Order: sequence, then C-alpha cells, then structure tokens
Amino acid sequence: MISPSQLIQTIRQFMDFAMHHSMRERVHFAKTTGLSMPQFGILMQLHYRKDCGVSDIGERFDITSAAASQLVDKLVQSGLIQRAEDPNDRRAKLLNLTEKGRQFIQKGVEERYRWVDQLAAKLTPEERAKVDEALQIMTHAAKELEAETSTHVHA
Amino acid sequence: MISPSQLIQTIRQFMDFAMHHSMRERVHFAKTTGLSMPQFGILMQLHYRKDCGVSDIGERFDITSAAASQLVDKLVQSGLIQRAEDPNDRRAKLLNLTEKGRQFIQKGVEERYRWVDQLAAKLTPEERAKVDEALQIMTHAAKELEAETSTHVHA
DNA sequence: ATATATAGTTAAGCCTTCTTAACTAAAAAG
DNA sequence: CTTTTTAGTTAAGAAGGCTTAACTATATAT
Repeated sequence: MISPSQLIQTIRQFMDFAMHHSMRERVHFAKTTGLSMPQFGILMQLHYRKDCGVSDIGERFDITSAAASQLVDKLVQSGLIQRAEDPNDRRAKLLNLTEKGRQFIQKGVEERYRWVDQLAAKLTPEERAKVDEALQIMTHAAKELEAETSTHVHA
Repeated sequence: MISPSQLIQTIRQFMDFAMHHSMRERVHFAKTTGLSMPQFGILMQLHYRKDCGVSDIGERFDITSAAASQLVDKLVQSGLIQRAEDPNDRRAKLLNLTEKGRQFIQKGVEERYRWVDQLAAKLTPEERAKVDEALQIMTHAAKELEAETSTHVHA
C-alpha cells in the first residue's frame, strides 16, 4: 500500500529530473533557432492549445495583453503563427501555429526529447511495460483533470 | 510486449503535459516572488547541483560567462546564493544556495507541484502502486544515465 | 621562468521584453 | 440607443539580459 504522500514524493523526484533536462533542451533549441525564450514559450503554448486569444497568452505567462500582442506580432511576422479573426467575436483573434510553425516545433521534438530516448533505452522489456502502463494512467488522469478544470471555469 | 517507440511516445506525451503545467507554475512563482526567469533558473540549477562554477551556469543556459557572472551577482546580493572561493583552484568559485535560498525554493515547491498533487489524488490505490513503481524505475534510470554521462565527460 | 590558457569580473552599449497610457472596434448591459 | 466592458493594438519609455572587449588573477605547459 503506497501512501499518497510517498507517491507525491516519487512523482516530484522524477519531475525534478525531467524538468531539469527539459529546460536545458528547451534553452538550447531556442538558442540555436534564434528564438527568445518568451517567443518559444508562446509557440509551445500554441502547440498545446489551439485557437488561443491574445489575452490567453498574457494570462499564461503573467504578462499584460499589450506585451502578449507584441510578442505574438513578432511570431506572426516570422511566419510561425497565424492570427485570424474570430468569426464569433470580431474583437478576438484565433492564434494558431502555421504549417511552418508546426514543422518548426516538430523539428525540435527529436532534440528536446533526446533525454527521454536515452532513458527508454535503459529499460528492460518488463520495465518498459510497467512504465508505459503507469504513464498512460498518468496522462489519462491529467486529461481528466484538465477537462474538470475547464468546466469549472465555465461554470 | 511494448515496443521502444511506443514507450517513447507514451513518455513524451506525459512529459508534454508535465512540462506545460510546470512551466506555468514556474512562471507564476517567479513572478510573485519578483524574480526574473533567468534568475529563477539559476536558483533551480543550484538546487539541483551543488558547487557550480560561474561558467557552468553559462554553459547550462547558453550564455557567456560574463552574463552568468552578472546574473549570479544579483542573486548573491539578494542573499539567495553564496559565492565562495574554490580552495583547489583560487580562480574558480563555488556557487551554492544559502539557507535563505533553500527556504525560498522549498516555499515554492508546494505551489510548483500543485498539479502533481491533484494528479496523485485522482488515482486509485492500485494505480498509485503502479505509478510509484514505474517512476522509481525511471528515476533510477535517470540517475544511472547521469552517472554515465558525467564519467564520459571526465574520460 | 616565461608563455599560454582558464575562471571570473567589469563596463559600454545593444536589444528585447514589459509596463503604462491612449486608442479603436466590437460586444454586452442598461 | 446609449453606456460600459471586453479584446486587441500602438507608442514611449523603463528595466533587464546579453554580448563584446578589456582586465585581473590563478593555473598549466613548454
């Protein structure tokens, strides 16, 4: 019987490792592609969520909409994201990755997940099965959590 | 039988979620404490690795030693890290968190891992056991990988 | 011993981000 | 229909990060 606090400890420990490595790869990828970290962050946000508004970006990164608008504009000019008018609310914009932006992110995935690949290579077949199952459980829980939270927001 | 590529896919998917949430919490914590992201990054690096040199910081974040030195200096002046002379090489510095710095990081842990707590709460006891085991396997593999890589560097 | 390389600091200046404030346009509320 | 709120943009200026270049001090190599 695993206590919740032990589990949390285990997850945190792994997340610490994962964050540490991801951050390095994130920094490196941004640097080699000539993107600033804030710009790269926005790209990743749009990779994760479609149809963001400008103020969603601001909220996500704790900056004003003005700042978000300026950053977004640079990415639009670089051709990495597209800024369309929302047909349901003509004040609002729908931000999304362009095809170029998607390819850009994709190109970085290999590099950004090099650590994951190395990690996976170290596991035995039985370990692989266990890890695969566990992380699918976690991902599933994460998706549920997300669905709940977004309904709470609407409520 | 889980193929390596499926496993990698599963890990990446979870890491995507984890990174996305961690980043938000990271940004928020830095903002509320008045730290810039680069400064917070250095703090986390020192949380992770003791006795860093200034140039290690530069290497980690892909900036020049000059830039690293300036950022480090600000954190020293805030009393969050200490910069001692390396007795084995009097040119070099040993950077470490101060007690204040450690408390600072610790205070942020609760906030930064709120998502992990929520996630853990959604699991059944059996799932907890599976996830705990799997992530311990991963953390173990990560530590091994780290040990290997650092010996390769010395070789 | 002399020369070279390494670790770090400092200063000048550039560039980006970010904020505030003023503005436009559309939606929602009265 | 008027007023108010909301979404986003623009411009000016402040703040911070980053680079280059010049420098000090220590360690290593010849």
